[in-house]
Amino acid sequence: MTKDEAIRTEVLKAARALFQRFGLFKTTMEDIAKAAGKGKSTLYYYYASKDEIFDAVISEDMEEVMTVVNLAVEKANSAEEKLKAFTSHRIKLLTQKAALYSIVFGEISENPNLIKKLKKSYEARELEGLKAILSYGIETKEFKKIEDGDLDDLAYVMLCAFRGIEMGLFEDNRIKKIGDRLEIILDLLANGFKN
Amino acid sequence: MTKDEAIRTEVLKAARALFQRFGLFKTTMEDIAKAAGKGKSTLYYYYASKDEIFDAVISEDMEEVMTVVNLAVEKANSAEEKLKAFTSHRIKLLTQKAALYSIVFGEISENPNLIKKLKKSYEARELEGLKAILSYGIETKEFKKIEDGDLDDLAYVMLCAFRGIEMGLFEDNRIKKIGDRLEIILDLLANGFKN
Amino acid sequence: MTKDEAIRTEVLKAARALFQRFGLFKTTMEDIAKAAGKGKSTLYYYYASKDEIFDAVISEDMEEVMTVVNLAVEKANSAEEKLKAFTSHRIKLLTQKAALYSIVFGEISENPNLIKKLKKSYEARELEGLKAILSYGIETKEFKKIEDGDLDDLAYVMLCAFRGIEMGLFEDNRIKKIGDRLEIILDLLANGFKN
Amino acid sequence: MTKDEAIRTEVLKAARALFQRFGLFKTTMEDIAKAAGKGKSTLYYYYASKDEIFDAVISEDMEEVMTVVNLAVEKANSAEEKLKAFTSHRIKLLTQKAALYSIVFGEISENPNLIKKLKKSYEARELEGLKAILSYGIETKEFKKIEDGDLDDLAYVMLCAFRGIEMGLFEDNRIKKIGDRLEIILDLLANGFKN
DNA sequence: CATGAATGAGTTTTCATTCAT
DNA sequence: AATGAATGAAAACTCATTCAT
Repeated sequence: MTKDEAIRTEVLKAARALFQRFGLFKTTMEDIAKAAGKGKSTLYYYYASKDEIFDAVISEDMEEVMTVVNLAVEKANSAEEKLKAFTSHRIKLLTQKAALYSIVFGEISENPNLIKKLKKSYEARELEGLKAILSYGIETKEFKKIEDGDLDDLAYVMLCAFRGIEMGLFEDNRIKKIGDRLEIILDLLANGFKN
Repeated sequence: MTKDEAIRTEVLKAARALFQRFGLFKTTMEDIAKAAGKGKSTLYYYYASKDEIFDAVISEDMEEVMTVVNLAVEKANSAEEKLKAFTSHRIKLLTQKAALYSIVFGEISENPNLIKKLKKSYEARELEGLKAILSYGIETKEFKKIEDGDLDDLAYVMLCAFRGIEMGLFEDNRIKKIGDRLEIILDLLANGFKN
Repeated sequence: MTKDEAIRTEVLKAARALFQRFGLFKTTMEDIAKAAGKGKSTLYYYYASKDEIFDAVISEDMEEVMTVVNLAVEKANSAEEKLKAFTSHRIKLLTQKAALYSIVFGEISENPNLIKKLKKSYEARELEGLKAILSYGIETKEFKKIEDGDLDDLAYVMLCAFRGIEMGLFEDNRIKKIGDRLEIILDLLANGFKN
Repeated sequence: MTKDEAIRTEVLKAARALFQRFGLFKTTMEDIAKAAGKGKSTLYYYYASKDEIFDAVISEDMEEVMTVVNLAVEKANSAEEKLKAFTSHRIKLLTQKAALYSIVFGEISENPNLIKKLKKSYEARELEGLKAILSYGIETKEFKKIEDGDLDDLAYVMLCAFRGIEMGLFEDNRIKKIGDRLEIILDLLANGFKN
């Protein structure tokens, strides 16, 4: 790693921690600079703007989550296991990389275009993954047959639901409490509530 | 309605529209004042701070949603119908009152205490409603038996999931596309994916 | 004059003095605020930006110069007298309102569009005035006949020349030295046009 | 040419292009460094400051213009021809070396002392040249007799006028339109001086 | 020789809030 | 009861310049 890259990484690390705690708006360049042990203007030597830093933080987290989740999904054998792997790994990772929460989730309705694009592209890739799992499950007859048109919507709805749940888990200290019992909940979702 | 109340209502109406479009941070007191046709400092005659205005907007929306949803739930007969009433009415209302989305959902992790409290209290009431539905369903044997300890968590997880879905629907133009087919999706969730 | 207008005038007055001495770039909002005895942010209550202040200063000066010069030109009887009135009054006024120099003249090649437009419109009006004088002189046979196509160019060249001279007079202390003998010089230049 | 000199020349070339387009203020050291294909701090190895670079650029242009113009003036036979040579060559050259315009002309009222001195010395030499032409014309009886005291002022005024015209020609696309008809215009102006 | 790295001191701008009237 | 006027504090961003290597 070049020195340049090393510093960029340091800056990102500092920024990540702050974004996680305070969000995009309430984190100032000053904050990041101090946390990184650099002068404020030094940040601008490495990144063109605050947005670009946020962008970089998110992108990094995004890639890591995608990689790990995909790997876990591949390893799983049945569709149900894949689905569980998908959700449980996402949660485990996102729990640590809560910065993602702000993009994957709310906060950013009114925000920089740059970031909106990021979100879209991330979402698209996630949807692909999820649809693949569902399709696979339908093929193997594990899952109920779903109309092709509905599959897109279902995947989207599920992704949204997962996000919502993940957000919920970040807040409070429910993470630990629920994190463990996730299995039970996933079972319920898979099998439905009805008797 | 006294004149004082009338003005407070006007201010709230203007603020609501702006919060919905631009969020808490990007909406300035200036914006609100202009939209309300008042002087900026006049706002301070009626509300102590920007936060308090946001607070008031959210509270109003909150109450309305709660009232309407609860009514619909009561009217429904079976637990499944109640659940569907809960979700579908929430979505219908929140679609119009998108300001709520920002508090019920993201954006505000880093935010004013005042608002955090609001969120908590709203959430608590929603949870009660949801748990009541689930309990009712279990009693009537419509729903599977769930451990009492798990019931809390399940309700919470479900609420989060709903929120996530609702957020997703706000974005894009998916609202219409999916809004109609919501039934199908709710069925799936109720019955599970497994064959 | 409303209080608002009074303050706007004060701000402009302070700004004008600074722009004249230090130019657009080297004059800061801080400078203007201090000179006006206001807080820096107060300026933004009255003017949206630094550019807008500069704009206002220039516009005011512009109008005044135009008005006075036009009046003097009208009063003069012969074309030659009109031409002399045009130049000598311009110089006299611009000597006091040197802020104009920066727009009428250089400094602003690379500048805000707002200001470029101002310059263009000012220039256009000046050109009209000058062309009117020349046309009048040609009609009355005072001046040599000039092709219509050339008239535009000649007026433009003359205007440029006047500007150049005006700029030159601002610098140094030549103003006084030359100002008086301006007549002689104008005579010399004018002879070229006379029949 | 030593390597050192070669690089200094490269830097100047890059800087010249930028100063011409964007002026002194809007051209940053960063810009120059990039354009020269060097590191920003490298510039400081060769030049002590931004001002010094600007200084060097102007000086070079200045010398060239002076040399060429003087040569053309010498070659011309009559005073009128000399005057025309003076103006037309200046314009031709300055058209290409527009950087000069910013010093010879406006922009720089508020500027570095270094540069003000440059301007003065350049101006002094130009004035000498112009006065020489005028004196020569008076001697040869081509031009009207002028009081010695007035000669200085006339030369100065003429120089200023030329500058103004030159500035005007740079702007717009008038250069071509007028550049050609310059003869006509010079004739008109010259008639004032001719006996 | 050359420069990557770093920054201090500024710059414009924003905005919630205050207060005299 | 209402607001015009004012602002402090902070924000993002700029840039000429320095310096260790």
